[in-house]
Amino acid sequence: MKQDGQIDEVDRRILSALQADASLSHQDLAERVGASSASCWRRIKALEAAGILTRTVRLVDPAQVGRGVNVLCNIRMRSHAREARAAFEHFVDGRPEIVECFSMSGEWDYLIRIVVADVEDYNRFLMQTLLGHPSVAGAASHFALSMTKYTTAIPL
Amino acid sequence: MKQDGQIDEVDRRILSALQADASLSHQDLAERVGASSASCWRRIKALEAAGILTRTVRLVDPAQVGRGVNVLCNIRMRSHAREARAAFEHFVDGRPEIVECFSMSGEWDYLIRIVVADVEDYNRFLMQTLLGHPSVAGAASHFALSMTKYTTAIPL
DNA sequence: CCATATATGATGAATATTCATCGTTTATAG
DNA sequence: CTATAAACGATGAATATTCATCATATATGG
Repeated sequence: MKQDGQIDEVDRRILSALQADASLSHQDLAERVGASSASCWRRIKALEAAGILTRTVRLVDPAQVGRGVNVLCNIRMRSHAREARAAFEHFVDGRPEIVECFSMSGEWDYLIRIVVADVEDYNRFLMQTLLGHPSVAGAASHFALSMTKYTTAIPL
Repeated sequence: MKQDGQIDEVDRRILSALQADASLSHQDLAERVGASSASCWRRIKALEAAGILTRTVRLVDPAQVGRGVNVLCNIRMRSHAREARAAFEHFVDGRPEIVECFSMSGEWDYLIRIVVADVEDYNRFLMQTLLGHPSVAGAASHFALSMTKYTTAIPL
């Protein structure tokens, strides 16, 4: 990465490669992006320092650990006050089965994705956990029949 | 992991730790989960062989690379025939800006998440790319105002 | 065009990781 | 309770990674 903070073609290739497979050695990465391993290493450090390249994570197959069902749920809030929103977002943060949460434009206030074992498991979550939250006025749940694509890679 | 394929408490701790931070050394991991590094290593290999523990990926900050806007889009298909579905799913697979796709129950056929730079960028995607697909009968787009939670970690 | 700043590739030493081996402990079954 | 199978921790050698150093090459601005 150039010191002005702009990423160039080589940076882009490094980011793409590491988004796809972070277990690549610097040696292999270097060959793949057309630079020396020393240069790759320096660029990676710079991209980390700039906050562009963040965490390294290992993925787990949801179905194999009993979390094969995805539910997308639209939520309407009882109030739009700052405190109500903060309370809800804090609640979401603390619930590990909620893996994504978007604050939305339009008729619903939030869209969340929940990973559960089955319909019964979701029923429990909805009735006991989500609808029990004081900020939540209503929710519309939509079950995913299957997940046909899931990637953590941002296009570059 | 026991040879019968069940994961135990130590496996769960290993998976949780690696989902949060795959850059942990086996030494640190061993201390954290309360086992020897040799045992951790054997368990990781077994979890990989079983397909429970999958890829290692590096995450990139979307906003820093000009993909700070999330759009959730419901899609209705022109036909539900196998070929139409396969064609659409193949199309989704080839579009890097579509990062997630769920086949849905209910009134819409698919829900996709798209990462774009801005509204104009999305307009181009919608008009030229998505609505141009022969399988797509209609779409309802919803812009995320913000992403308040995003995790790749499946609860264990 | 030249002077300066910045990025590069090569090198190598210190450190960390991978993985096989071995003797010991723990779980399971008869 | 004992026999067997399985998982365990310790060890260490082969290999790979990390990161500093230095000389060279490439941009940038006056």
